[in-house]
Amino acid sequence: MTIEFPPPRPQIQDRLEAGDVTLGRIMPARSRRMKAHEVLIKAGEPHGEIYRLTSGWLARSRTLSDGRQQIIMVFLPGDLLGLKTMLFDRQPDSIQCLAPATLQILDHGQALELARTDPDVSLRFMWQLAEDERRLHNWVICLGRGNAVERIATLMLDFRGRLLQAGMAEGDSFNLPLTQEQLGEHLGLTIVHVNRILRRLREAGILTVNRGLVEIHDVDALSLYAAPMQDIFERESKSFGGGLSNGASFT
Amino acid sequence: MTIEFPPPRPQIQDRLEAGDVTLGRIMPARSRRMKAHEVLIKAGEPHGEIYRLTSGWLARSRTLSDGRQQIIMVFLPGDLLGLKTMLFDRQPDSIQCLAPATLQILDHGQALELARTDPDVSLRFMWQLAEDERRLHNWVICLGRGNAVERIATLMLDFRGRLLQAGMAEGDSFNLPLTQEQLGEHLGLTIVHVNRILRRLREAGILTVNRGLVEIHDVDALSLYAAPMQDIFERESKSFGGGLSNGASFT
DNA sequence: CGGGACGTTGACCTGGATCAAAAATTGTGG
DNA sequence: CCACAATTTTTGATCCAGGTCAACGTCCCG
Repeated sequence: MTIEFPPPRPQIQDRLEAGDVTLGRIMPARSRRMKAHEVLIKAGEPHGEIYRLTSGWLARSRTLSDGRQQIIMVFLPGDLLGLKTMLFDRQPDSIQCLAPATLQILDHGQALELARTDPDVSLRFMWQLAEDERRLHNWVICLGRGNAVERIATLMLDFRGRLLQAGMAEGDSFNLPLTQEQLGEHLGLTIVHVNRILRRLREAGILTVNRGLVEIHDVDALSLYAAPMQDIFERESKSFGGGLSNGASFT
Repeated sequence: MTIEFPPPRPQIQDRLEAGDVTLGRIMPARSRRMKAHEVLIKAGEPHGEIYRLTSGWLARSRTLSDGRQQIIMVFLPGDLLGLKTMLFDRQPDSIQCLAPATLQILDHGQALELARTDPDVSLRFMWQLAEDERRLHNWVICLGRGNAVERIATLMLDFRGRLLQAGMAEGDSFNLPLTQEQLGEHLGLTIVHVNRILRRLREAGILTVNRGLVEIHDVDALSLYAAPMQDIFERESKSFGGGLSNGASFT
């Protein structure tokens, strides 16, 4: 599992990896497997653990009083969950499994102790909080300003980037365990409209989605749609090369 | 300045206030005044300080490559800014002044030291990070699922709630230093449409906005519009009374 | 009193929603 | 392995919330 962080502080990268290695040594002591649709955390219910996702897909989502649903954030392997609730247990969102997942578990108490004694772990925790916030900022932009195509392009490239990181994608195709309805719930669009945009992208030879397999046939064209949503760092990192493991990185 | 946090851990409230008092004792040593339109942090530029907003309005916003703008979050007195960048300096958003503001400044170094030695301050920092995240979650929901009226109602009630907290609103009216264009940039709407919705609300006798003065004439009606966007805790706290200082609390 | 924000309004257009129904796929139990 | 049910995808027809374009009113400030 590699973790990436923008250039300005190169030494941080090593420490993050070190922190992650430590977690990877300790946390397997307790783990859990989940099947799709299972719920890890119910809205409103406290929990006293943090989780490290090692395989599969999870989503933080909220159900409105009138039934509307919004997927706020999607978690992929390598992500840590539940950090925020180390401090404040109640939280109004639920976390559910999108695709069969494995996660490792650590009590809040132990996690706090670990963070206190191991600065690399502590840094790893902080980084996750910052990364979550970065993703949320990006997503607010995307929902507030992007049209349907921009949103979908952005999301697909984000998934691609993160899955490449996690070693779960090769080249330009990856497995996407979200139904089009769930995509819509994340994108703020209707299932019908998601479907239509996907058709347009397919007909343009840019991207196909078939039985959960996403194949990006024209990364550049897709990136062009996503471009306006990219932040300045993504933009400049794009400009000076990037090659393989570049790609957007948010959700 | 009072800080509020949901019930489950009553003792936390006191510690947060204690942390805030400490900051309020130390931070005035360095401060800065800003006029509207001034920029505190330019997108992409690092800074080595955290800020405590004591009066006025600030906004975190991003300008897209094609000129579109999105206001990601609005800061009101009592908020701490720049915590995230204690760890990671570069950030793609800029922070600008919406209404004449006063803020206190503390070096990252001193802040970290303070956090290390004073657990209440540390808690206050963590709380701010969590609070920011909560607001972002709520805002994602609002943008992803809410229509124009719901968004505006939600935002107005949020402002009202936070301003009451900060002692900057009395009863049901407050000063709103955002132009309708800026409102649109935050709400993901056009200036024209913002204007029309405000007219509708005015004609319905629910809310008027005149020269920066927002007057909510019918809080209940407005709350009804905002209701679906409210999270479960806001919902239940609404149900058992609330009276004065209730109200939504996000942006 | 003139110019530049900002607010307001109308006419019109369109991206995406809604409604409805068929096709394709996936899952299930026998 | 098949038959059947449930879920998911796809498509068409139609509608409407919100965007676009354009003009005019209003306020503010030098």
